Amino acid sequence: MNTLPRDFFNRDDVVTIARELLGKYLVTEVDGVRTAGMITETEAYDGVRDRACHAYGGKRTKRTEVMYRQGGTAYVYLCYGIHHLFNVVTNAEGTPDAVLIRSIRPAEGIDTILERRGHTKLSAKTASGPGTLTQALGIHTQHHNGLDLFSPPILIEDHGVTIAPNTIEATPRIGIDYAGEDALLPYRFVVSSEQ
DNA sequence: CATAGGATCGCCT
DNA sequence: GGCGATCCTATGT
Repeated sequence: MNTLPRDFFNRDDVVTIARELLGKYLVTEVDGVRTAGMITETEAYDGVRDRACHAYGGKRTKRTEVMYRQGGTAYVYLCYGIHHLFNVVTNAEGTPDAVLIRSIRPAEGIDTILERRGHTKLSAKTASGPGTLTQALGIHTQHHNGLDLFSPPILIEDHGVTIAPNTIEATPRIGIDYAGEDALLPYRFVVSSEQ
C-alpha cells in the first residue's frame, strides 16, 4: 500500500510507465470520502514528437502548460464539453509526456462511486471509460488539474498487484484519427481480463 | 468577436 | 452501430 513516488513518474519512457500503471490504484479523497479503483487501461502520449499529444511540436497554451511540469502532476481537461479526462504527467520538467487513464475497476467507496454515477449496482460500465472513471472518483478539472499526485485529494498507490505481461494487450489508441501515422502506434494498454 | 472541433457517453434502433 | 449532446479551447479576423 505504497504511494507511488516522484521517481516512478519522472522516468523518460512514457510507454513503459503506461504499461506499469496497470494494476496500480487511482485514489481520490473528496469531501472526506475515499474512493479508489485498480487501473485496467491506459494510453501513452509521447510529448512533442507525438501527433496525438496536445503538446505536439512543443505547443504551449494555457491548457497544455500543465503537461510541461515534472512527472507526478495531474493533467485534467474537459473533453467534448462534458467529460473530465484524467492524465498523469510523466518525464522531467519541460518534457510534456502524459499517460491517459482510460478505465479502472472500482475497489473502495463503491457506494459513493455508484451514487456519483447514478447507478444502483456495479457493472462492466461503472468506470470503464476515461470520462466515466473521473465521474466515479469525483475528479474535476477545476479541482484537480495541476495537483501533485502524492497525497489527498488525489494519488496513485501500489497495492502489490502484479499484472502478468502476457495478459496485457497493446493496441492503437482510441479517438485520435487526426494523428496520421501516429494513430497506428500501439500505445494503448489493456488488461485482457477486463475487456 | 466568431468559429470549428474534440484523447466521449449514453440512448436509440 | 449510429448519432446528438454540450461547452471549453484554440485559432483567426
